[in-house]
Amino acid sequence: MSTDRYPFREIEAKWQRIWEERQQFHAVEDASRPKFYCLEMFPYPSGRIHMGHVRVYAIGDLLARYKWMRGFNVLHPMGWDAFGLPAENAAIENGVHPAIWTYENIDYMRSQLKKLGISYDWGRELATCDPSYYKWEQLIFIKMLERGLAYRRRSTVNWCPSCQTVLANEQVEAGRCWRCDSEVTPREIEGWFFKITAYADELLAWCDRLTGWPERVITMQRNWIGRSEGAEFDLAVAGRSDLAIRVFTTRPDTVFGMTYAVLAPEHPLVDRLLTDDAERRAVTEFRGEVARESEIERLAADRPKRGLRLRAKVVNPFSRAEIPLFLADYVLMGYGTGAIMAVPGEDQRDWDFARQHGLPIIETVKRPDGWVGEAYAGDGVKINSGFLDDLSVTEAKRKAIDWIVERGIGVAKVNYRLRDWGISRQRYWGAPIPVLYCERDGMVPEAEENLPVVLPRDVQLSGKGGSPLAEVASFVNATCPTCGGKARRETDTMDTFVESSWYFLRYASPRYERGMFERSAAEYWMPVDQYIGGIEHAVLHLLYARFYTKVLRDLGMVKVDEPFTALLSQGMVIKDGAKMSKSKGNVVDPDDLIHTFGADTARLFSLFAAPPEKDLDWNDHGVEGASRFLNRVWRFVFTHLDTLKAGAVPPTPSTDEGRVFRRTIHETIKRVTEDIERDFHFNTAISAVMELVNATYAFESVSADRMAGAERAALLREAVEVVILLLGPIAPHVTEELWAALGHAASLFEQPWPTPDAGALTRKDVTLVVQVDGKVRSRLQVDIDATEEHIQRLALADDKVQPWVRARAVERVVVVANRLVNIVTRA
RNA sequence: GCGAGAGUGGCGAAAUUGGCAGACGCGCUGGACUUAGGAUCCAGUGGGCCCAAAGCCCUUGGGGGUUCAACUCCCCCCUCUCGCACCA
Repeated sequence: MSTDRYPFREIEAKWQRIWEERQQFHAVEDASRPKFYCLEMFPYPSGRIHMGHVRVYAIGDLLARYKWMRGFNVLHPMGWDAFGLPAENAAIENGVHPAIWTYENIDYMRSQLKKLGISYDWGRELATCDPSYYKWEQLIFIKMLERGLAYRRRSTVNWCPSCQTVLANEQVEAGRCWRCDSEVTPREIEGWFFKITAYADELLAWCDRLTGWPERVITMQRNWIGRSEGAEFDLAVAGRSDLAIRVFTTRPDTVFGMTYAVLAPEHPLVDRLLTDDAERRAVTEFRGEVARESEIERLAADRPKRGLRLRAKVVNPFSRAEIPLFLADYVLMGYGTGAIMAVPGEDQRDWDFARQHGLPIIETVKRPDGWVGEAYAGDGVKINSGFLDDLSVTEAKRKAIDWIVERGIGVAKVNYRLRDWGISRQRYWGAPIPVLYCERDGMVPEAEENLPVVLPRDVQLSGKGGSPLAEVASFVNATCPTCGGKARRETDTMDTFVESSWYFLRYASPRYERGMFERSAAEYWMPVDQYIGGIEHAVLHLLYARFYTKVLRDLGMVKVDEPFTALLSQGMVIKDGAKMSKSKGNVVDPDDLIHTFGADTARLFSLFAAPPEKDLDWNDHGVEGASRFLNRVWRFVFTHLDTLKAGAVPPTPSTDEGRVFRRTIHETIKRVTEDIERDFHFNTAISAVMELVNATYAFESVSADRMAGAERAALLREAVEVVILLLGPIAPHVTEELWAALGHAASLFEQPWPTPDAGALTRKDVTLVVQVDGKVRSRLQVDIDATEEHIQRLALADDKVQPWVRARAVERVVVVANRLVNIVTRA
């Protein structure tokens, strides 16, 4: 391990202290300057920060400091997503109250973030478990309740047996709990929902306009919302004028191919269709079999489909044919109407089922020539379809819907995969849902003046057996705000994703006491210009926050339609081919890293090792390399300090060497700026600075006796200052120190970002590559304004080119300005 | 199955969007300085032919194609990662 390192510990502590004393990153609304709201997803206070945090915050800080130097009024806040199950679990295990556990973790993690030297406005810090925060969430809940955007209903929900709580659909991954990985089971329960489906269309439509978002996140959201257009209509039950079965289809053009229909096993109409006890028993048994299939089993799409034929038949409204009716496990009660028309000719699932049960298959779309396969889902001409024959699929869909509507048996219909957001959690450490149940008035919201409904402190946490709040008599027994009589409080708490759906708004005025946020401040800062966080929130937090923002907009509270203009999804930090985790033993602790190498090195390596959206492969040797580079910059400044301090304003160099070096300096400015602005290519921005440092060392060693001392000193100074400025947002402590060492009194971050000097970038001549038949044979130095004919002549006459063209006929010569010449020959 | 993305040296990665493949860094090899160095500096480092150099040939998952020119565009195939998963 190296011993010769610059004194990063003193320097980092020193500048962190100075920034804090100067309140350098304190943000104030200022209409005269363009604003830039830079936000990294706030952390859950789990105990300690990990390398993934270091990576996100290094990215965010780079952008924030860069924008500062570009003259923006930057808001860069930090807070804590402080409610959640781990605090409660820790409490059960260790007997510490969740509040104490949470606040201790916050204190420790805050100190870690401060040691990283991130440019946060700590004056805006917030924690979502503070009643002064969740008070406003409760107020909005009541407003949502008034508008029917929050409602209570009994339904089958995802139950995590280990977390002992309900989960939203978005929080179930492949049938397992997103947090603890337990298998989720269905459970019929009463709970609260947010009506996110009311915004399905708008959430989807805006996907096209979120041009600053990564395509893959947009795609995931689109798929999650899952819009499908089609029709809904009734199937008459043969011989039963009192009953009809409503089905949904995206392919109304295929109704003539419907050879049977299917109900979900738990469909409410089933019981009314049964003819006798034998059939009733068969259905009960069938339902039992389906229920025993675990969620995981259900995920295997290729397993055989289970079905039970009922005695009742239905009528195909187009062909008037009586067709069989089934219960089958491949039809889900939760989507559409819980019943389908089956079209084996054009749907593979129906095809599979039809073959298993020996049902007829009618093709209603002409197959393309040479097509081999089973169900055909493609485009084509309609056949075997009565009045739809010879139409295209698209035309037939339209005509079929018209037909259905005219006869009053159905309507055109759009369905979404998106479900309403279940927000009830049967746990303690969350924001109380502000409603009461009164013996006289029923369910009533808490009065606004009684908010916040504070989470009681004294509670028994066992981790099982329902909501812990139900056991706290002083909480449960309350007064009805309407009649003043006895009422019982709701004991469910809100999903913690509710808090994170609006924290970015609270940062605009975090101490505001008269509302969720101060309108003028929110209008000034919103939307977030750059949001940065992990891909794991592609459809969780990011969808909820979009929804909540639209709700607040419709409540007249904010003006923006969308919360985040641009999104950067950074990759994971992995080591030895796997995500860092305690069980794998491949964890790098940020504390150790900062102690051994310093925050600047940790940040530099995080930004250099990979572009931000890719996974970052942690490499201890690579960290040493980053440290080595900062030392190299440090050493250059201090070994040449006298020369550098003597350097005056850079002149137009009088020598070629000087001109080339100065061009390198200014090209570096251009490259680094473009890399940051255009694509967040921080890794190549850093490599460009490394190249400039290498060039500076080289220039220093060769220029001493070849040029006037003053000119040399000026050029070296310009180079070093550019290196420091460009590196500032990446490694802020060491660069502040070097900047001061060069005699500057003001902070580096009050300097404007450098701009390339157009004069320094111009070149007199250029090196062209000369190819013969696409192979590089020579190089040519020509004047920048040389004519094409001149270049051709030079290229053909070139010594190294001659042997390749002598025996062959030159067919043509391609000249690409400033790049290359390609001589094309024929044998 | 559907959707998205990726495949380049020993490793992390670059390539101005069709124009010198492998910048920068790690690792490795050799040298310098040094009591010593795992510090620092200098040089080399895709593969092959060659004692060596000059030089030549090959090389971006595989196969075709378009083009003066392909990591980049088009078609087919293979592999991997991620997301959704019987959504009618």
